Amino acid sequence: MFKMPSDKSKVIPNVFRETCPARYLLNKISGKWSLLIVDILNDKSMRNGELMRSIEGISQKMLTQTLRDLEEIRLIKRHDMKTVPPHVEYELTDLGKSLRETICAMDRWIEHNMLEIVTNNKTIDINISH
Amino acid sequence: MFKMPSDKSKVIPNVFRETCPARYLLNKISGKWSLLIVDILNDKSMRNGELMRSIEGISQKMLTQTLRDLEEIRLIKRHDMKTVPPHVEYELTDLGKSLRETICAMDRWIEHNMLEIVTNNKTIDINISH
DNA sequence: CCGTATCCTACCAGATACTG
DNA sequence: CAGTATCTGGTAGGATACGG
Repeated sequence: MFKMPSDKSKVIPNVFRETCPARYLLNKISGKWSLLIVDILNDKSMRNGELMRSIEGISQKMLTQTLRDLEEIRLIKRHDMKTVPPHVEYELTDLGKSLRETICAMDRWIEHNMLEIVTNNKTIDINISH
Repeated sequence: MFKMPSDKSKVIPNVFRETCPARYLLNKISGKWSLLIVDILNDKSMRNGELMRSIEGISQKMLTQTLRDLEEIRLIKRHDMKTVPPHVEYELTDLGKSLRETICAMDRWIEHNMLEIVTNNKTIDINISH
């Protein structure tokens, strides 16, 4: 459990220090599904089912769990319309939108360079979990 | 196991598809320690011990394992000087340096915004693994 | 439609000991 | 110095069933 010192200016942000809040956040954000969720949540808000269909391979459990985590660190906002049947929308906060730019840059880099990495590599075995 | 079609132009890069090589690469790169290793490997090359000391909390086992993974996807290069005692240097490939820019952008964003996220949040409990 | 609640398992990753 | 090897517990995450 991290205790924030009363004098916040004393907290030096550094992802390489394991007791730094930045490390905690990095671990949350770099989670297997977090990057994909933040990436796909564009300016539009999305519903649970939409996210399930957009992100191949994610389970309902992991989707909910990751959405809750991202909500906790204030990257997304949950809107419950309180209707029957239920209608819930998820959207990025301003903080989330700001972070999304860096995440998208990474994802697009991977997509752009994947062939160069994979096709020139004789030993690579790509395991598809199903 | 992913099989690359003979006509590479047919492979559409998309991290959201679980059978896409891009997803495989994302999972490797977004691993808990990969981001930190690529971040800290600047233009300078670094030795095993240096990396251990720079990245708090990483174990020798995870360091070696992650370095091997990153070598496999051609983001880093391993230089064994074949001396006694051993001297091994790790450095980013050009591909790695290119990716590093996007990763650093994310890490620096996290460090820059961590106080806003953590201090305004009453419910957050930061668990420091030790 | 949007979840929660269990159960269960594979593998992630720490601890420890050993080596050229 | 730069690793391997082995053991082990914890947990991420899948499968399934149920509920407002």
